[in-house]
Amino acid sequence: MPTIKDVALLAGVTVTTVSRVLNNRGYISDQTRAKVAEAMKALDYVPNEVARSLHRQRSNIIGLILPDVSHPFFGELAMHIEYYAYEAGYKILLCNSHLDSAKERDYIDMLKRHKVDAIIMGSHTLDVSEYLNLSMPIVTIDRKLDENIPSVSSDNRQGGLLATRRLIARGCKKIAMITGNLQLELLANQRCSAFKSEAEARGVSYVIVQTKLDVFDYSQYGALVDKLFEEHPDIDGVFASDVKAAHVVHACNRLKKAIPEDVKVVGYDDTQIASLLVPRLTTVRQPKEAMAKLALETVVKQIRGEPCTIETVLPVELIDREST
Amino acid sequence: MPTIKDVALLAGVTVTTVSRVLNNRGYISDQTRAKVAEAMKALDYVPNEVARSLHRQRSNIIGLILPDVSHPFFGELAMHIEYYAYEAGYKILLCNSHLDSAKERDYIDMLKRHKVDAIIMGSHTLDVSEYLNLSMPIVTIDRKLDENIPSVSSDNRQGGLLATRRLIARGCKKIAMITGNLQLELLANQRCSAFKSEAEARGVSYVIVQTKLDVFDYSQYGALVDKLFEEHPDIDGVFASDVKAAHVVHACNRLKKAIPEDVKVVGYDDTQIASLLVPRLTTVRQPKEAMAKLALETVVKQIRGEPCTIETVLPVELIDREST
DNA sequence: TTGTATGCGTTATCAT
DNA sequence: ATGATAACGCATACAA
Repeated sequence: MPTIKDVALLAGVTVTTVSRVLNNRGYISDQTRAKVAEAMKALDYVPNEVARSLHRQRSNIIGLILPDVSHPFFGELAMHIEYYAYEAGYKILLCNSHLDSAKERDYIDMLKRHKVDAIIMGSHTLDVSEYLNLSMPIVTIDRKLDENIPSVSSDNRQGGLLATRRLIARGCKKIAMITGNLQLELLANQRCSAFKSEAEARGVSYVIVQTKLDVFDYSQYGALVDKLFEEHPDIDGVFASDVKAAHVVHACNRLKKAIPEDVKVVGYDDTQIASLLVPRLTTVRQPKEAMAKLALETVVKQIRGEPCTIETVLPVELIDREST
Repeated sequence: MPTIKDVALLAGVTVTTVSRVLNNRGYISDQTRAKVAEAMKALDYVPNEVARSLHRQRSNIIGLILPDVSHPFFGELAMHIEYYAYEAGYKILLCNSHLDSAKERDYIDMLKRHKVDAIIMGSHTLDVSEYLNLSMPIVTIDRKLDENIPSVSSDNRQGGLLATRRLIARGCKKIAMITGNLQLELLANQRCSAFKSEAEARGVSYVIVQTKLDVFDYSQYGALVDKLFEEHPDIDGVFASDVKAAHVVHACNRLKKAIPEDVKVVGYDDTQIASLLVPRLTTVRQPKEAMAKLALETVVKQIRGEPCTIETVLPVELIDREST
C-alpha cells in the first residue's frame, strides 16, 4: 500500500506538501497541487485513517451497544443511527450485548481501547458507576442512568397512557400488560406504571407479567402468553411491545379468540411487524428516526465540546389499526 | 488518558518493559511484572488500539456492508456475524448501502482508509472490477461476483425447488413468484429459475414479478401484490421471501382469500416474522447462523494467509407450517 | 509557497 | 532480565 511518502517521492515534493493538499490547508501552488493529485491517482493512494486517528487523537468512530440488532426495534434504530452517523462523517462499531453484563463490560473496554469518539448505549446491564467512569461522550437510549448522562427516549408514560386508554375506551374489562423485566430499570417501565395507574383510576382490573431477566430471546414469549391466558381466561385486552404483541395475536389465534372482538391488542414501537400482522396492530409509535438523529446529535455535540441537552423526551403517537 | 509512558514512569521501568508485560512476551521478573501491573491499575491504563493497529498494520476490524440491517434477514445475519466476529477477536464496522451504489463505493473507500482487515459483502451494486481491485480479504454472501471472490450462500436452487414442489403438491394450479430485481444478479435468482423450470416441467402455469431496481423499501410490496392479484385473480399459490410473503398474506386477508384454503404461500429465509404471522408461514429456512460463521471463517483464513474455500453452498430446509 | 523536525502510542530490533 | 531507539503513516509548529 502506498503511503504519503511514496506520493511525495513521485510528485517530487515532501510529505508536508502532500499532507497540505490532502487536507487543503495552507498555501500551495496550483501546479504542485496538480502534480500531487496526479501522483496520488497514479499510485491509487488512500490516506491511512489509523495514522490520522493516532495523530488527531480521534477516530471518527462511534460505538453502538444494543441488546440485539436482530430485534426489529433495535434493527430499525441501528439503521437510522448508522444513517445519521454516516452523514456526520462517523462510522459505527456494532456491539450486541445480548443483555450479558460480562459481554457489555468487555465491549465498553474494547471501545475504550479503540478510542472511539463516543458511545451510544441502547443496552445497560452494569452498575451506574461503571458508566460514569467512562469519561467519554455518551448517550443512552430509552434509559436514564444518571443525572449526568444524556439520554434520548420517547414519552413512555404518555405512550402507556394512550395504550391503556385505548383498551379501556374499546370496552375492555380486564386488561394485561406484558413488559420486559422491570429490574432493568428502563424508561419503558414508565409505560407500565402508566398502565397500572390508569387502570386503577378507571377501575379496570389488570394483570402485569414480566419477561425473565438476563434473557433476550423470543422463545419464552409464547409460553408466557399461553400461561397468561390460562391463568386469566377472561382477559379482553393486552398491551405489550410489538414483538410480544405479535405473540399475543398468535396465541389468540391458537386459542380461537378473535381479534379485536374477543381480545384487543395494543403494541408499542410501531416496528415493521406491526403493519404486517393480520390483523394489523394498533400500536404506539416510537419516533425511531428522530431518536436516532437526536442521539447522534447529542454525542456529536459532546465530541465538539459543545453543550448538549441532558434529557430528550420525544412525543409518541397512537397508530390506529385493526387490533383494537 | 495515561499512555504506556506514564505507566513506565510510575513503575520505574521503561516502555519496553511495560510493553513486554502487556503482551506477555520475552523474559520479565515476577517482581517487575507485579510493579507494572500495579502501575497500570493505579492509572487505569488501557492500551491504545489505534497505535497498535498502526504498528501491526492490522486493525482487527471487519467491515460489514449490507443493504439494510433493519431488514429481518440481514438483521439476523448481522447479529450472528457480529457474534462470531467477537469470538474471533474482531469488531464489526456496520455499513448500510441501501442498494445505493454511490454510497456503497463510498463505504468501500472508507473501509480501505480505515484499514479494516476484511470486508463481508451482503450487498453489491458495483461493477465486478471494483471489487476485484480491492486487494483485501473479502467474502460475499448470497452473490457470486467472480471466480476469485469467495462466497457463502444457501442452496437457492434447491430452495426454489422445494418451495415450488410444495405449492404444486398442495394442488396449486397457478402459482406466482415475487422476487427481488433479477438484474441484481444475486444467487437468489436461482430460486426463480428453479421455480420457473419446475413449474414448466410439471405443466403448472405461473407468473413471475420483480420488485423495482435501486429500491429497498417495503412500501412498494403492498401495491405490487395487489396488482398481482388484480391481474391474476386465479392465482392459488405464491412463493416469495418472508417479508414479501407477509405482504401476500396481508393482501389475501384484504381480498378475503383464505390461507391456505384459497391461496397457499411459501416464504424464504425463515426470519422471525415467518413464525409470527397468522397463519405461520411455511418457508425455506436459510441457515443464517451457519452462513455467518462460515463467512467469518472465510475472511479470517484469508487474513491469516491460509487458503479458504472459494464457494460455500449450504443446504436449506423446508419448514412446514400453516400457510400451505 | 515549500521543507525540516517532532510527536501521536505502540512494538520490534538490537544492545547491554 | 531490561533498556535505547527506530519505525508504523500522518499532521503540525517552525524555518526558510
